[in-house]
Amino acid sequence: MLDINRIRENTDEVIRGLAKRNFTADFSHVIMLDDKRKALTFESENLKAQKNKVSADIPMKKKNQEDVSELLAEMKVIADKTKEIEIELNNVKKEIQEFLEVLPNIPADDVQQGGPEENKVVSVYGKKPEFSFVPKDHVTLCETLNLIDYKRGVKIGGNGFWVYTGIGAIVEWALLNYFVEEHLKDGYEFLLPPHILTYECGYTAGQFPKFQDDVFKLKEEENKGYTQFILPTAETALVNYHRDEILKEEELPKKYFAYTPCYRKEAGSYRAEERGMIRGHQFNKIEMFQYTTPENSDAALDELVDKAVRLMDGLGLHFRLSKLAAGDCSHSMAKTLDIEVWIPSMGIYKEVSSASNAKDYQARRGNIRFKREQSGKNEYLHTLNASGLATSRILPAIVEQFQNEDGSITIPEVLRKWIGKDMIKIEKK
RNA sequence: GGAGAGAUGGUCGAGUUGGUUUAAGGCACCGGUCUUGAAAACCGGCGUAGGGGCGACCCUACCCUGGGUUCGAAUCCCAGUCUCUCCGCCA
Repeated sequence: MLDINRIRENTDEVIRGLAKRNFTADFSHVIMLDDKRKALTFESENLKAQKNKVSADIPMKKKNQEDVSELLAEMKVIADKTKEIEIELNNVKKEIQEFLEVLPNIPADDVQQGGPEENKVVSVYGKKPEFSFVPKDHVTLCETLNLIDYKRGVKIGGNGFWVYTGIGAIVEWALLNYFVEEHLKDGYEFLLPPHILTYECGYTAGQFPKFQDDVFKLKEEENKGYTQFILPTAETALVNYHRDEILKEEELPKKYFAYTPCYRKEAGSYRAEERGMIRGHQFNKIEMFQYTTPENSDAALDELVDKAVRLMDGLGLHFRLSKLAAGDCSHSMAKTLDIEVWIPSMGIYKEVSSASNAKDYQARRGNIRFKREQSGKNEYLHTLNASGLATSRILPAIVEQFQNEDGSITIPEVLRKWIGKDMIKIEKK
């Protein structure tokens, strides 16, 4: 949510910012509405003040046996007039709200204008694997090594689902263990949140009302407009953890991480080359999250990116770090960096982590503040999130990048203590 | 799922036969006096949001949420949410 006062006072700056994500906005109408809101508020409050004054006189006059019928009539007129103005005022407020709540965040100053084609690779890690044989794709490898059962996944869950089997499940779980261990080392608090969330959670995160169709809605009761949904990312749960709270400045930054599967409709985004585990309706992810003061959020984003990079580096994979252009950042985010892993069979890099600074955008929607010690004032804090990491694309990357000529897979060193072996080989039957 | 009780400012808690309570009071917290220092005592301050005024200030709203009755609602009515106790069911 953008601040109406920021829009009023720095209109051109806001317009220029949104233009970077190819979003054109005309604020003249909403500013006019806000003027109207102020005028109506003033009028309504004056009437209420008058009402309160007369209302205090009535019991006194009654006590003195005076006639109050004239006052009652006067009050009736004031009450009717107030009601009229209140209705108009509520309509104006609603219209302002509806306009503001669908505006995207303003990109940070150092974020490039344009769409995905303007994304910039910041750095590249590891060496692109070269094979002296014809490498297989992860679908083939996972099937021959019995890591994943695609057929039965579709049978029991429908299109877009798979089943981790045997050693495949163990590797997937080892990745999660590795990430959990690293986050604990860095002093992040581990949370396991509900997977079913209320509408308010989606609103605060910025998914609702505009992007409702991306999630699986669970319950939609008639005439209530109230929906529970299955979370598309743990971020949605974590940003709501402190919703409607005022934190102490000294307890910031708050650093959390959570493990949840992520459930997404991915309606219409299926592409033929994305078979296997590149895009499903459910994938595992560990999410990092921070609540910080505004002045510390840039540094916090650097920290999150660095953590994600270190996790990838620890696995020994070839990947790159990209800075997204304004138009490719999601709705709620001011700045985003993606970590993309090399998938040899596809010849492209696919996102395994997205690290973003939402600044005060989500905090405004969720009314999340902190008390500034020096001034005693409440201010909106900044929220940041980063995957750390999404495992379901890492497993295919490991399988493809670390495959050997005989069809076996070399297991990354850091995972071996959970898997109990250093190679995955074809089982003789 | 059934029955009952409840929800008031950071916390505890009064007010709930509608109007002289402008939400009392205690605690916590902050500042001051006193003290070598501390404690105690005393004095003062102490919520959030919106609006008006150059300003000292002033006004409005908020007693779980949303409606309603009334000239007037923390208080009455309706709907909902949540919490607690008991019963049932159940990892």
